Amino acid sequence: MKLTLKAAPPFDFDMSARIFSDGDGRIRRYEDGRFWQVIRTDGKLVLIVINSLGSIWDPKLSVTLRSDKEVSGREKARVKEIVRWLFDLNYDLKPFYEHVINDKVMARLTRELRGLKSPATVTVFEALFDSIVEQQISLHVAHGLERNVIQSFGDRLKLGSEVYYAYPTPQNLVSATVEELRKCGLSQRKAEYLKNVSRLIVEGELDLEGLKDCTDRDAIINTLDRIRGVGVWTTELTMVRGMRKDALPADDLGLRRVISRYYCDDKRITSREARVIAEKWGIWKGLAAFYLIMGEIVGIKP
DNA sequence: AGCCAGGCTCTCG
DNA sequence: CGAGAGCATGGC
Repeated sequence: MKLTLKAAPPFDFDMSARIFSDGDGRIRRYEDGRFWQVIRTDGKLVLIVINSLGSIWDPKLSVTLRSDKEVSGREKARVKEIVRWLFDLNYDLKPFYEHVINDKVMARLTRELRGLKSPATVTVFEALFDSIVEQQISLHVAHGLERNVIQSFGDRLKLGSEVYYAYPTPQNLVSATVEELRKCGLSQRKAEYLKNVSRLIVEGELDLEGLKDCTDRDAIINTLDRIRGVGVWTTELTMVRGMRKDALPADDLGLRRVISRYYCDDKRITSREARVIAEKWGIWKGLAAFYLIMGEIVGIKP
């Protein structure tokens, strides 16, 4: 089954999906102009394969749906909604571009990366899961651990001889034991954090997904910060990646490095200095940070 | 070998 | 309170 989606221009799908170039093909990956991932619709697993049809100024996406069962019209509508959310198809980048016009670095990055939108996770839980696993250790190691957990506890979709994995849900992790999570390479602490937050959600004490629609920023921060294992860094990362709430994860080593690379001649900066620099990005701090990260990846020299 | 890597909690003084 | 130990794995 196939469907077509329009996006608000400018939008460069290939640039936006490029961040998933190093992803695991059984979980989520971008390669040769195609992005794919398994998503859930009413408990059913559907593999979506997306590629660009139009141009940056007339952007269209082709989405192919594959499942082991029949996909209903309602589920098809749900898939559309999810893809719109994943790549922020309705979002208009132009106000951001106009805002940073006097910031020489950002003006150049927005020109060279025109149409880049920041992908989000399908659920807030996925962003929180990733962020907790990524605490302290290198991304390389963290991604390996994430893969272990996803393949151990995420639901699998078999299509012919191919197998794909969806991110684990809170329900999936509640039924996992700490011991099993540790076998995936997680520390005792992180295994407890993940189980604990999953339990809170399943028991209805924490409405993580509901925070997406919450307009009270302080309420979001307070809710997240109260969770065991979640500090400022994890809160900000979860807000940016899982909810599209603007935040600057200024404690992040990698982000500080890339800010310094483009703004401070590569000398080490503190998180306070990072926040001062980000002030001029207004309500687009998280998006600007993503432009810096992508600028480095595609090799734009400072 | 030992230190560090997109942090956080817990325990001391 | 503030400082410091401890934690998982893999690369250098």
